[in-house]
Amino acid sequence: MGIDQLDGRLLVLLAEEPRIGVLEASRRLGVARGTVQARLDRLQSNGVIRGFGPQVDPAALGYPVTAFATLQIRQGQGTDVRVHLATVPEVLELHTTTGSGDMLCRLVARSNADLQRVIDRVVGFDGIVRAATAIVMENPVPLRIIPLVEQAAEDRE
Amino acid sequence: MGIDQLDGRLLVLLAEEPRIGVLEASRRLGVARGTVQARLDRLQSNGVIRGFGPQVDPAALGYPVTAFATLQIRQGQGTDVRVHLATVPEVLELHTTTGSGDMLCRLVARSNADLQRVIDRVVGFDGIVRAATAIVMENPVPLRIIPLVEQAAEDRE
DNA sequence: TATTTACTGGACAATGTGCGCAGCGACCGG
DNA sequence: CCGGTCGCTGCGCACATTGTCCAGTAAATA
Repeated sequence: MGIDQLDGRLLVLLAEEPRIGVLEASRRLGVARGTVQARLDRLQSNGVIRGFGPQVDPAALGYPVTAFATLQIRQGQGTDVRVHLATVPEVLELHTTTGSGDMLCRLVARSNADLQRVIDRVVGFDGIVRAATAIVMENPVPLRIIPLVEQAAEDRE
Repeated sequence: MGIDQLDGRLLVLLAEEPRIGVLEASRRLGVARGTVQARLDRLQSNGVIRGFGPQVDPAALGYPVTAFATLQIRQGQGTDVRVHLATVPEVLELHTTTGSGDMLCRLVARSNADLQRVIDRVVGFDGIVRAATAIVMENPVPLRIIPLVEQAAEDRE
């Protein structure tokens, strides 16, 4: 496990210009095409690259409001809550965290008013004892991975 | 703004099988290739599709521990804190939220012990008054967008 | 009605892909 | 020291896909 510098450069290159093909990538990296192909295959079967799905912006879909909700779950209801939240499209992500029966989820909504509807739907469920919501105002660091990739590559392996 | 059903089906298709090209997508969707190309171009210039970068799994990179930290920022230090956190590779994401001077950030680390180092680096900065960290134990709903896309498509427009 | 827009179906040259192969240097166990 | 394995190179070929045009058509709009 871990990636070497060539892997790192490849990942950065793909992140910057996702549309380039294997051939072009091999030119940019100064290695043979077969090498890039082999690296890509390995990174994918490794699980380092989970996929190349389109990155969709919820705001452009009409959901400009993002919030994080901390949920407190009644003992033993964890599974039910998970299933429930999975059925709510506006729940983009759900984590269980330290703190007995605590969960954290990312929500989006069409507006602040709509957020109320989403929250009602989220917490309108028996297993949820309490919910604290923080609305996102700014996103100074959008979800990123490149700096980490570079660090992982520098750490050799 | 908004997407119609064809856009929605296209996005779902791309999310499920990212490697298919425009031609194959047009076959699956039962429309002409030019249509798919036009839709794709529009979705990208719309900003609905931000890109097709590789989705990298931090765990596979050697960072299996994820945590969320709630930070309380000293008045007027917001900008400095942002800049500081942006320099930490383990900070994958940073939001400012409601609550004066509050921020929420997503962290990763090589281990629980390593998380301590990361947190120290994050909070070892003047502008940060207090930090509360929640370690992620499970991720029942990984970051997803498809259900939302489907809902947005059903809402027509 | 005239016009615009979006989609279709087809064509073309240029490019990229999947695939296989031989050669080469590095590394490793015997 | 030898033989085997591994990763990378450089090459070639057949095939599929892309980018880019075009003309015709149906639906929406002015």
